[in-house]
Amino acid sequence: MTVRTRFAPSPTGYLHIGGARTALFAWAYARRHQGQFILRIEDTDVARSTPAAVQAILDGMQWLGLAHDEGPFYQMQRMDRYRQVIGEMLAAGTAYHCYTSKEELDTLRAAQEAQKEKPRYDGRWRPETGKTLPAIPAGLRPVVRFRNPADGVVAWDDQVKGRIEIANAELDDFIIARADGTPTYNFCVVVDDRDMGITHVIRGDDHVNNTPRQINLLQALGAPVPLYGHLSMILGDDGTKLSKRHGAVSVMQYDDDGYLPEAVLNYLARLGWSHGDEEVFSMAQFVAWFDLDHITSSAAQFNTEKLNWLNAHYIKLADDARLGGEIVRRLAREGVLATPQPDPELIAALYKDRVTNLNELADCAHPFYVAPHPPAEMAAQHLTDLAKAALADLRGRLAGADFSPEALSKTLKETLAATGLKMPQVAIPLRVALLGQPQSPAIDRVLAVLGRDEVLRRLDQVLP
RNA sequence: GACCCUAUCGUCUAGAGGCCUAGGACAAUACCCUUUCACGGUAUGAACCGGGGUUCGAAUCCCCGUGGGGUCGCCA
Repeated sequence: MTVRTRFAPSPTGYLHIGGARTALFAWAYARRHQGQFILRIEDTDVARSTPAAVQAILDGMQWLGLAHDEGPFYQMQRMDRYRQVIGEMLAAGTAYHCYTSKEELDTLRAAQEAQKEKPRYDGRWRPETGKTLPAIPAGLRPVVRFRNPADGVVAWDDQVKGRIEIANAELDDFIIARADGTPTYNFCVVVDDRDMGITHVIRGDDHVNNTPRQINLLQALGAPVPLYGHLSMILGDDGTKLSKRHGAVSVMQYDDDGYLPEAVLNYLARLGWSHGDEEVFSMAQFVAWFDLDHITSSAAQFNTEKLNWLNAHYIKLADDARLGGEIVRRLAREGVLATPQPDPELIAALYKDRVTNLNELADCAHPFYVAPHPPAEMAAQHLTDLAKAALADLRGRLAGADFSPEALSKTLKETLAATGLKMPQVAIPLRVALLGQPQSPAIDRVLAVLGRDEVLRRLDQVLP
């Protein structure tokens, strides 16, 4: 049997980090077993679904590199199929019309809550042998309810949580089609999972309570029941439920914030899943290792610091050309034009093992393209008369010097010898003069990347 | 409130009854490296929620309690 998994987001917002992990696991499971990964857009909530959200989900999946084998399928385009199945169920007696109005339902719910009971539909329109149904009210369009089994238990071996059993008595006859005829979530999922031949449903924890209903529905339809695996949720950095407050909840926000997709992927893979002590691995390795047995069943707290560490790691590994491109893109976003001179690739090489994210990398590159003005306080502290004298000496030597880092290093030492200063006494003022900051990578490499013309120009700015 | 899930360092986790004096990683701290700041290297501190069982033996199995989470829609 070929494994077929699916990711089925509803396009009511962006692809958030929890959804991304669900997608990653479902994708990896299919890949691991040479199966298919299907993307399905659950857009039956017409009021809240938007094309922009669909696009955001597609963009997020693409950025992460989670390619689907089939789809995307849109539930709104499958209405005829849903209506057909509803008709079949009505005919078979596994579903029935219910004329209870929303107002009546509200009253019922309120009464049950007052009694401290679990609110649920009381089955007043459920056909039963020997039972007389109420008179059909005029001018009211009925909803269609599923005739849930009255007793027994629904059980399944959850692939991550183990065996779960729910008494049918806990379940009520839920609505599968609204008064306007449109089908509801639990129904669409079941029809789709059946029609699409889904073998493993890997989804969020919040669907555990839907599972028994869906299993009952599947059985009423005479369809095979797939295997279910429910992933526990991801909590925010502060241990509370993930929400807008936490900043980067959208996957694409991580791109904006300077994260590499491979870092996010590696981080997400380790959030709730493990392979012994392995921490850093490629997606190929992840796919080869991935299994449902090693998924944690308790909620995990998101840890930005660990993500940052992974991001720094992957930036060190990334090639300079790619990083150079990121510098150009991010600088442009701030309205700064990265000219071909100095080559962004060289700047990337200079800073890649010092930064945590791509925005920092771009910040580092910034002063190479826009001559900085050191703040007065910094200038006063570092550009002393003594320092300026040394810089003047250096400027004289640099004018005719070879600009390879090796030669530059020698030139620097000549200035040291001539002025009797130590390296930091010259290098730090030089950094301030050139980059507007007292720290930088090895100064000879910085000089080499900036180039003679720019170095001389900037020195002249601070020298009298 | 009812139902369901869950509980190992601050965080992510390893752990399938003896391999556990509980391992790894992030973070923290210290030291080393250094042309500044980083990077890197080395080292250190840091946990089995509580109580009962089962067993020769429990982080691991069972029960109760407590904490955390999810769900109870004509949302998905």
